[in-house]
Amino acid sequence: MPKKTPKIDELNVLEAAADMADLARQIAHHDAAYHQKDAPEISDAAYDALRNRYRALLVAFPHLAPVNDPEQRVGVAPAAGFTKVAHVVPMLSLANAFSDDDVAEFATRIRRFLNLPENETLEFVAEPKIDGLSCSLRYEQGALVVAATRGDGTTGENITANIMTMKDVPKKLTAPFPDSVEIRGEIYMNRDDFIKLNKQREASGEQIFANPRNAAAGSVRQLDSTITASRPLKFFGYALGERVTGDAEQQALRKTIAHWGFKLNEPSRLCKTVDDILDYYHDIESKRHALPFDIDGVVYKLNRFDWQERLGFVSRSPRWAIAHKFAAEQAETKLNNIHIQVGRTGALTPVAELEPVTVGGVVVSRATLHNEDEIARKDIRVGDIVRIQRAGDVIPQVIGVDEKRRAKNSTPFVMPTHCPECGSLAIREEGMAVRRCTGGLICPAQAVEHLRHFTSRTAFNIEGFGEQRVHELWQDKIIQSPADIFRLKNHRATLETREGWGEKSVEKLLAAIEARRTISLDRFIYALGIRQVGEATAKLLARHYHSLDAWRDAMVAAQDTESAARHDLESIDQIGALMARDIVGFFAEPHNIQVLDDLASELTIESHQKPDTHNSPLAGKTIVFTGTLETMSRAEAKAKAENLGAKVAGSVSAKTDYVVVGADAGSKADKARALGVNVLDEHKWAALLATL
DNA sequence: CAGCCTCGAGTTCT
DNA sequence: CTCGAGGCTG
Repeated sequence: MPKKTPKIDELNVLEAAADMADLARQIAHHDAAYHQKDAPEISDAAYDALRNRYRALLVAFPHLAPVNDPEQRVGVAPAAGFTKVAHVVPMLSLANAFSDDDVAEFATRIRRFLNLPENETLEFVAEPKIDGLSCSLRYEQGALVVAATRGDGTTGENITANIMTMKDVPKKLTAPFPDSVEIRGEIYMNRDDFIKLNKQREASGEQIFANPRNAAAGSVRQLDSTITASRPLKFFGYALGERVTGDAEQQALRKTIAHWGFKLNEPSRLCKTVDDILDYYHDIESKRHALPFDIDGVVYKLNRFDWQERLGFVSRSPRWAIAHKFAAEQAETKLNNIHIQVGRTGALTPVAELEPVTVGGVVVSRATLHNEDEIARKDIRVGDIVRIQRAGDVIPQVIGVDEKRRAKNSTPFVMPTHCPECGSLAIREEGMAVRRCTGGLICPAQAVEHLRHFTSRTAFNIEGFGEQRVHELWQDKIIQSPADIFRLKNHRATLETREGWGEKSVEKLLAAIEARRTISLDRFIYALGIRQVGEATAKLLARHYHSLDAWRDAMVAAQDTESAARHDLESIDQIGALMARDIVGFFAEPHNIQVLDDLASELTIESHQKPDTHNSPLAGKTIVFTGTLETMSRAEAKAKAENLGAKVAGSVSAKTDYVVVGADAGSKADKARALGVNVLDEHKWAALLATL
């Protein structure tokens, strides 16, 4: 709670952002106390004061509205679905180790990175890795205010109402506790409870859950929290969202978390050597089935926090922790056939058709074989008995073949040289792993997959346009090119008479199509399905060219390899010569330009919004990033800064306004300090962005 | 030029 | 989730 309230016009941007985020959190907390628990903690007048100050700040700094903007929230409990929660610090995943060697290497890497002498002991806290779902719990003044799922790591779902029903989750922490703390942990279900639950469901004719993990996940995502309350969910805490305690070690933090009122994941052990670690691993592995819950491995975390901080993160996972996985459950089955699938780009993908077999609680009947090299490497033949597992316990994978049980007359698999769908030649380019059909849109598979990509969730997101319908309409020549989708309303009468299509479903489909007649430029570019242009690249192009016309003109001009337009395209960060070739190549085909113009005549394509830099704190400023950023990639940081109207430069000079310093920053940070340039650490930078 | 990181494109099953 | 490929960094 703010001790004193500074005048709004005296606040700088960072202070205002922090103030607003804080107020939003407090308001959310009191909303919950009032509406959900019928136990208001402050007077109405005090509550109104919070809201008034928040509104005043919002007027002064509209661009700083936090994600959980109370002014945007209608009521407390969402009517349908869950609201989103942005994680202040992303919830990352762990790197995996599959062998003893991987673990030894993990320890060596840490030693090398920290430059430790041989005789220095590395302590690790080892814990079982329970197969559940991770969850973040935010406590303000010791009271639980928000619970969120991991989601994609950056944004999760608000499941507070459901979590409030769980016995293992304290609603109040046992003092002493920090003003604000985020505890992260795992929600799971014991095996016995899972079996009992399934028996009940079976008796009442409900669908049974495949495994405890699914049962826990399904229970947490209930819209009616009385259902969640009836499920035997458990929770243990294992980490904090950010460091707020004085604990210097993981082991001590475990004690603190337990003191606050949480259960811990046990059995754990403090290990001092790699041999200790492996000993623990093998011990747990042998006890695995005696534990009350399912685990898929164990986790090792470096004990000392100061070393954790120095190590930081690579990509999306910490360098100071690793998950040592148990061997995935495997099964043997017969490979009945190898089917060739043709994708949207013409890629021929061999897929194994398997005699159905249960692996890890799921019946598997197909598995990708990736490409012909992969098949040759493993010498996989039709009729073989193959061993399969589910990679990361999800995607089925053929590990190998039992050659002793192979039929004498079996022959190696030969990849077809022609497309199985259209008969066109299928070519493997020099140095490439995939073979592609050259039929283009003549190939029915490519044509249909192309349209499917166009309507997919991440492109035009037209609901009710699945593979079946797209294929049907394409085959009957009602839809041949993407623009035909938007002329489908002219076929209403014909559609309604089709088998399997009622008046209602046609109505729904047409409405879904109309809802997408207006689309953002980046989605539009992505939907075109240009080779190598995915969501990220489409965004880059939209941001660079702003409007469809500007982009179209530039690409037409870029047909000449030496043109300025071509150089302009290649000057975009992340776009090199090869990608430029594919993008410009798309426009070399008159048919593609026709399709594009035809679409443009049916649609409203929103130009890329030049960021409203009018109010932005970073407008016209020059920013330099240095060191390893942990919460976002460099490209992401750059994009965000540019969206706020900033210029991102590569080196520090007197003209630089801000330097954002990540881990292991070198000379740039020193130079910035020497020049007296504003230096922001990553935390401040992220806190600012989190509120925008 | 190697080693990285990120992106795209493919995939399974509920 | 995994693989391969393209682009950037040092």
